[in-house]
Amino acid sequence: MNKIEELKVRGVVPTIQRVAVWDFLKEKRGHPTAKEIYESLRKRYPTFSKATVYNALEVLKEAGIIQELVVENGRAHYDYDPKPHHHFYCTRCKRIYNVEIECEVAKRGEIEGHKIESVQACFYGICASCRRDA
Amino acid sequence: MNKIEELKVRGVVPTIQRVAVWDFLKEKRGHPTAKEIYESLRKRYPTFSKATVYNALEVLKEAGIIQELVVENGRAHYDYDPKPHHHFYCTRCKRIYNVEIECEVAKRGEIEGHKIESVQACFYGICASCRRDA
DNA sequence: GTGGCTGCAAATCATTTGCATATAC
DNA sequence: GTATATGCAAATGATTTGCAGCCAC
Repeated sequence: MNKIEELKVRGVVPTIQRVAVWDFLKEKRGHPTAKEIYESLRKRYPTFSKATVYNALEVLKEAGIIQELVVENGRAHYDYDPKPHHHFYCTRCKRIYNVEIECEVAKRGEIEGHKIESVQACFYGICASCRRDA
Repeated sequence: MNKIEELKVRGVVPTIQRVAVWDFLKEKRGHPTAKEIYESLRKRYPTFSKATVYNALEVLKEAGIIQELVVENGRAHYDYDPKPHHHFYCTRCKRIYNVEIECEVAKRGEIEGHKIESVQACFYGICASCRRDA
């Protein structure tokens, strides 16, 4: 199933812009912000608007196709992979990495009486690449 | 040691405003945003300014007296307790709870070659109180 | 045709900044 | 007395909104 079909199946009208945003996240798996997505796509498609980027991100997120990350205050980052997983944010180079760990607590589905629907953990520090450069 | 002394010891000039922000976080341990702090303090002290709230939060955070939380995109929340711990964010009532769990990965100090300096995990779902009301 | 999208500009919200005045010690 | 902080207003940055025109079915 290609992207167009996949969007239709999930109830998302597959406009060129939405596919472009999704493709961009796939190509560039660096967890970009809306601004970065906008600026890159704007180069390729000069009429691409900021509002459309936000609209596409919102729609794709609501359809469970991508996810929004909460890793730094002030701006949202987006992730091509909608499955729950965790992240490492390098405070030096600002890059965000996926990390492969399991959260045992989340699997239980409950904590201190609260029903858990999702988790996001973010580790902060200096990434392997910056440690080598230091 | 009272708050004034404690701030001095930590190298923070203990202005009325900074003590008031710290006291407010202590009283109202609901992890408020800068706006909530500003609006409450403004009622008590009509000349309290927004910039001063941000300044106080920044200074207290840098001194390791409070911590800033990253739990939802768009606004920062503040926590009276500066020690690392995790949170539960209720998507219905928007309240934030502390949760008492340990992160084994963070204790190792490293993940996939990246050096960990801190972690913030946030669970999202429906809190115990909202579940009872439902 | 018509409803749903896009693109643009203006609006809104959180946070930051510049600067004159006030305060801490 | 001097360095530092406050208060106000204006600036900045991210995101949202309103709306006319466009497109797909």
